[in-house]
Amino acid sequence: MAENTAEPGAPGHAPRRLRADAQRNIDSLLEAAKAVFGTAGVDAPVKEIADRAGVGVGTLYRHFPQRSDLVKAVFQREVDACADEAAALAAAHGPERALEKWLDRYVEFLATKRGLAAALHSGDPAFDALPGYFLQRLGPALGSLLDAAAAAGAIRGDVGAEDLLYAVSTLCRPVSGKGPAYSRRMIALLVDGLRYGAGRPRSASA
Amino acid sequence: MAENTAEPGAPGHAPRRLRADAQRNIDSLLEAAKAVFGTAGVDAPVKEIADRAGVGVGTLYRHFPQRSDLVKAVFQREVDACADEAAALAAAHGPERALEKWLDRYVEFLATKRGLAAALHSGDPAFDALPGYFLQRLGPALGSLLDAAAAAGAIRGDVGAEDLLYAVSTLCRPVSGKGPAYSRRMIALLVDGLRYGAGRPRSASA
DNA sequence: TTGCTAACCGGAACGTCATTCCGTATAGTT
DNA sequence: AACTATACGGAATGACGTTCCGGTTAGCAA
Repeated sequence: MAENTAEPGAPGHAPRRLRADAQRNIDSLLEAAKAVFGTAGVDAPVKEIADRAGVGVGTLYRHFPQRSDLVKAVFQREVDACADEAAALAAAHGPERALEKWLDRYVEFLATKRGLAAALHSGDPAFDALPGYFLQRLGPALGSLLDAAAAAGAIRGDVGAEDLLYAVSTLCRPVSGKGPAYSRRMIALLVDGLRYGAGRPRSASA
Repeated sequence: MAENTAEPGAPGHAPRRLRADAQRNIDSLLEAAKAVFGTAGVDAPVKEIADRAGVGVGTLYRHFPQRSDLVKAVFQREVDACADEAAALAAAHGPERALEKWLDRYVEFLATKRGLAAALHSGDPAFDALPGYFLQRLGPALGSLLDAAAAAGAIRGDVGAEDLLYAVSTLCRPVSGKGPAYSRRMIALLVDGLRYGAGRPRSASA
């Protein structure tokens, strides 16, 4: 197995500084992969991704030795982007509006990764760590928004971030017949539910 | 598209009577496919299935023009087997014991199709009809067992078959860390819950 | 600026697999 | 026993994932 390959998705210290063109290609590949996965699903030909990124397949495989590495990297990158947006939204809007907007963003994220979801639950051990990453990254992001909104008295304080993440993702899974409009309606309902007990910071009433 | 091909899995009138060797091969293929899917997953090479069935790949493709046709057929055959067992168990045991045994059987079915589940939710339109088939076949099967047990006063009467099917399948989905023992414990709990209100045929109490 | 070299690049080459095609064999019938 | 619609097997085809290697270049030192 390749050990010294840059591990994208876990931003931090690189083993050795990456050459500029290599970094550029990695970025192109991730962007291309995101687009192709969204259009043609996670099973799209690797060649297509390489072509779209403007590199050869050799380059692709240098950076992502296995197909699953690319999938993982794209997933993590999108999780990161979604999580990071929480702070940005919190800075740009009031607590309630920020929460609303972030949930929209989260729904969009879920829609994008529709294809990925199947891969995640396919039992391939390569993806075992991803659900954990998902929660670890998105949980605190949503948690801080919830806390802020609760502190501002806009929503109740007794709903956990992970529960809400899970509930929304469940509601976004399209059942036969229901379209995305259904999902949006149900999620709006959920958010109104949050508002219902606004001001009561702790203790769930019966 | 092939129109006149025999459509396995929907037992009924055949367009024209199948030649005996053909029927034999179809059976061998389904049995082989079940075994291989269970061992190596739904993505196992088609050749492996053909070999195990003792036929050439040409024969396999004659009867199942697409890979997904084979997957569908195996799935439906297992659903049928599971559903049919309900009547047999009802005839051989008392209502309560029959229900218990059938739920065991259902759990076993769920375990077998672990690999299939991923395929089902992969978004491939070839599998769109399967969840419906699942409910349509298993719903009434479990429903009759529930009715009989409720009528005998062994369990409460206010739990729907589809709800129970769904709940059990959810509990069988292994979360990280929990083993199958966890599933069995939770399902036992569920069944005890059924017993709890035994004798009260209608109306859910608060 | 020039020269050097480790790191990187592209795409041909290889192996695996799903799917198709067609000459041969045979079940069922007359 | 002969006939023919039907079915069989496996070679051939084409698409992909993955590996390999000769040529290129970024980054650094003199």
